[in-house]
Amino acid sequence: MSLRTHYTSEIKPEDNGKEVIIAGWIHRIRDLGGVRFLIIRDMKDTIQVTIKKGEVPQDLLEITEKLREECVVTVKGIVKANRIAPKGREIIPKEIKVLDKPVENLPISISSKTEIGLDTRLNYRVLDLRRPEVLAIFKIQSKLVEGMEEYLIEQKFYKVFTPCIIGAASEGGSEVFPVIYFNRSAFLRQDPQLHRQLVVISGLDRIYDLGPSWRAELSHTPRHLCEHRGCAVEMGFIKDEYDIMRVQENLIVRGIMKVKKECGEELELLNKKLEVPSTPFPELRFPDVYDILEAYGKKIPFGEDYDRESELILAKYVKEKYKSDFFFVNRFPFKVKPFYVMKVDEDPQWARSVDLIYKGLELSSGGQREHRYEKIIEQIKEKGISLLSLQWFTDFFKYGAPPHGGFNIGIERLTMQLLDLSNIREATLFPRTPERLLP
RNA sequence: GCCCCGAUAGUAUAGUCCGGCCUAGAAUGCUGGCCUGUCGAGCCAGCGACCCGGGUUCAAAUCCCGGUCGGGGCGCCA
Repeated sequence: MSLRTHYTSEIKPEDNGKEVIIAGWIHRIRDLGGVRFLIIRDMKDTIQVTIKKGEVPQDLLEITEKLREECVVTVKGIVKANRIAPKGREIIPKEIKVLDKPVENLPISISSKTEIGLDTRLNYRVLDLRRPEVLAIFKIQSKLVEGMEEYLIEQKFYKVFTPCIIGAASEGGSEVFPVIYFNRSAFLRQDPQLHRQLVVISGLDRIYDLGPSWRAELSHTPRHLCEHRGCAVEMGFIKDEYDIMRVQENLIVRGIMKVKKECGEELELLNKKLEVPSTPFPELRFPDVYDILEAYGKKIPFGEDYDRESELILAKYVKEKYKSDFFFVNRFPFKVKPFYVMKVDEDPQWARSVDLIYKGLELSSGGQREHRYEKIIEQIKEKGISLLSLQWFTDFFKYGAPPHGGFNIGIERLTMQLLDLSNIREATLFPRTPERLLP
């Protein structure tokens, strides 16, 4: 049994005369002397409560005299359709209960339009989230992921949970966070990658995992977090990496469609118009990438990885040529990718390794994995990694593994790019960065 | 990890280059008052700040050094 009968968004002018109870925070008070307007905010929207001297019980005038912004209240009253009220309706109160009130002034204003720096906002994140335009980001993020999950479920993927604490650093490359595991050392995963592969070769060959990953990198950029979440998909019995690219682009499309369909008000609040991207997404391939970059005056040595600037150049190229914000980059040089990627058998300098770029930012990486035991061992040796350290993983490939592949889409990055947020921390409820561990 | 930039009321800022005219300014917020249709309400009055440590100087918000924190770029990557 809830304290409220309606969320504010559910009250329409057609409800004229109906008795309702709303519950929420005092968003704003406009006191004109003889008439006092309380704007009440809940999770969904706001509504105006109008208190006119002489038209409401005397005790309401006294109660509302003492109210401040961000008091938590319930209001029981009659809905009145009124053209001059916001959204054509207001509540004439019969009873107002104060459930709680702030014990001190708020450090940041919820209702005022004064701009607040991101760092300050994150220091007071809980209050920051009370601002409807901030909350809108996370409502959208929720629907985005929901749309993606709907697609995966339709496509017969199972949702699985893989471990966050791992006994051995998985990929090399980026730094891992050590954790104390009783009397042993362990790590937080950088990626659910290897365990996902193990699930697929176990026989559960269409899975996804929504969960966190950690990177112990001192990254000071608007697009890196020490803790981020991914939608990680892995599937078996694929023909080649193109099978996973098709899943990936449909996944993105379905996420965006869901947001477009269900988050009209939130998008409006953020002043965003979404276009559902058309599929298939354009694909660029190594080594053609080198030529494209060179045409834009960027020389990358043949066989080497491209850099951040190149990423932006390629995005510009794709936007001009294909009018797309999304594109895949395929066939990366094997030397810049981890041991588990599958080489192109006929031309083993290149790998069936695929990044997805969205508005110039890497959203995911993935591709086809090497499933043949001897090849995996060969590739581990080629990378100079100790076979022993990966034996826990490689041994399972001795017993029959199907061709498989997958990818991991960064949820915060997708949200950030979708909404053109200037910092990934905006797309994270409680971001973890090298300096920030609280709240 | 490397490079560049910054830190002034609760918030967001002006002032810093060229030290003194700063008793630090306007906004917003908060407190009090006026106001019967506001919708970033309006009007009047008040409250409130130079990141920390050291140095230079007759004099430091302002110049120098160190620290902390923040912003950005690179690397790493989701």
